[in-house]
Amino acid sequence: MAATWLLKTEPSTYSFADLEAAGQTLWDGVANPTACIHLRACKPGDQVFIYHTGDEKAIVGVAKVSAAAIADPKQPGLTAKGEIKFPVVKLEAGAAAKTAVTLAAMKADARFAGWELLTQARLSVMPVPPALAKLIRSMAGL
DNA sequence: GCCAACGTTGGC
DNA sequence: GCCAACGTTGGC
Repeated sequence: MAATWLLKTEPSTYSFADLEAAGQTLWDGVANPTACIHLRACKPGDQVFIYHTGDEKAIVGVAKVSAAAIADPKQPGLTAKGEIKFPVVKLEAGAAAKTAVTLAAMKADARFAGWELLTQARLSVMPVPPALAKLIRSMAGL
């Protein structure tokens, strides 16, 4: 079964609109070890929510993983355990949310309680539990 | 290998 | 602009 992930991005650096314009992208720049663990687990066909940090603080659209993690060509290398040190995945643009799902809305909804997005500061890649993925899609009008 | 100092992220 | 959270670095 396809998993769902949430990827954070600072829209002034790379926004969902940039992804839509390009059609696809190599999602790079993830260095945080926990985030890298999640990124390595991404499989082709997995769904991805794109979350904008900064002023927006909202899930603004979806994308699909089109290729599993490979090493960042700009900084190749393996960890001591033989894993890709800085994984990057290829994404295909999906639909923009009809209604952005804001951080405030998710914080206000008890069903999101305990999710990493709300509890773990600075984590830029995280899994979305299936129930929340469904809920977010419905809130976003997707 | 500890841990204090420092840097970065990201919400407020 | 501030600061809490948390990762990283470097001296020992």
